Amino acid sequence: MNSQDIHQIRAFDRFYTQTLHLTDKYHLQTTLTLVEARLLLEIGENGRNTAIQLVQELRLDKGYLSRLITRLETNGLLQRTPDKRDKRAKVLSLTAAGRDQLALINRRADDQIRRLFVDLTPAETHRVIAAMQVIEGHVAVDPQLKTPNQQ
Amino acid sequence: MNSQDIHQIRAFDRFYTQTLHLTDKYHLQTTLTLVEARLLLEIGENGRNTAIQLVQELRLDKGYLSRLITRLETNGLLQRTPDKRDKRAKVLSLTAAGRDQLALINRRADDQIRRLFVDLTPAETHRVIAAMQVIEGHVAVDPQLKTPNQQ
DNA sequence: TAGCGATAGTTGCTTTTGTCAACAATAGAA
DNA sequence: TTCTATTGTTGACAAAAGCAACTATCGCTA
Repeated sequence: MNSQDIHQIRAFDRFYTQTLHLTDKYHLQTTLTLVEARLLLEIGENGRNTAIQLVQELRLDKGYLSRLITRLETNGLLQRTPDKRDKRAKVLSLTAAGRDQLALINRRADDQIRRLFVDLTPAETHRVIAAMQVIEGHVAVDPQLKTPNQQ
Repeated sequence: MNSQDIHQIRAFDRFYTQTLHLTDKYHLQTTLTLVEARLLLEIGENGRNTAIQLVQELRLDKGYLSRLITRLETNGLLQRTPDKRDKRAKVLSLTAAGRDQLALINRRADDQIRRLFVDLTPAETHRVIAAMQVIEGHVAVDPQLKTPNQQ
């Protein structure tokens, strides 16, 4: 891999961070912070989660996460129920209000994408999607990056 | 654009944030924080900058930036020289130590990419790069997202 | 089954990052 | 010259994130 290749990849990264990088905007026009929105997303999609799973998936510090969960619970968006099998753990799930909030976030995220692609023809759009799949198909997770801050 | 398309784009965004998203790691194994590293990058690449330009490019609060600059100057990585044409402004530039630090950061960022691509054949690598260029070529900046926080 | 290291989660404390408002100095235009 | 806008600094503060110590429980093993 030559330095020209690397240069182009870094250019793409800058581009991506600036223009796409949609996850950074989930929370816009809601009362949630970005991480709270990501949390809701994760819990909502995966159904039943335990804090430690979220620590791994979202790469958050567990102390930080614990407080985030408390906040969302206080705001009535999720609930902790004791895990029958493991008395240390608590199962997290969305309340009705949490599901509403999540639905709103999803709508906004979808809208954002539509706006981003609004000027493309269907053919162009599909070329972009195909390109994304090429990238996803080839580049694997760097294990060194996977080891983060769950302590 | 149908919901299947949107789904795939959002899947790519999750993938990208998790596995690539290289910019978040610039500073690793240096004494710099992430923002400081981004500052160094920006000043280093653009040559001569003034604080207000950085406020726009990095979307930082000007008070916050002013302190960051002071810190980097204290650490001997950059210098402020008065602008001849505008006595309010100060031109920022890297010192020799700053350039060294920047070179180190660049090496680390490059290494990160090499590790990420190490299992790909040259042909695969170039397919990925080509795919990146397809995306860059088609998707334009959403002006709504460009509005930042310089007060 | 008692003991022990590992794990899930909480809490206190610190650092990093970011925000807001007030201010001084200069610029640029009326 | 005077008025408004711009550049940068400073103080005060708040939010986000990370680190370490701790409790309770788990699950293995001697």
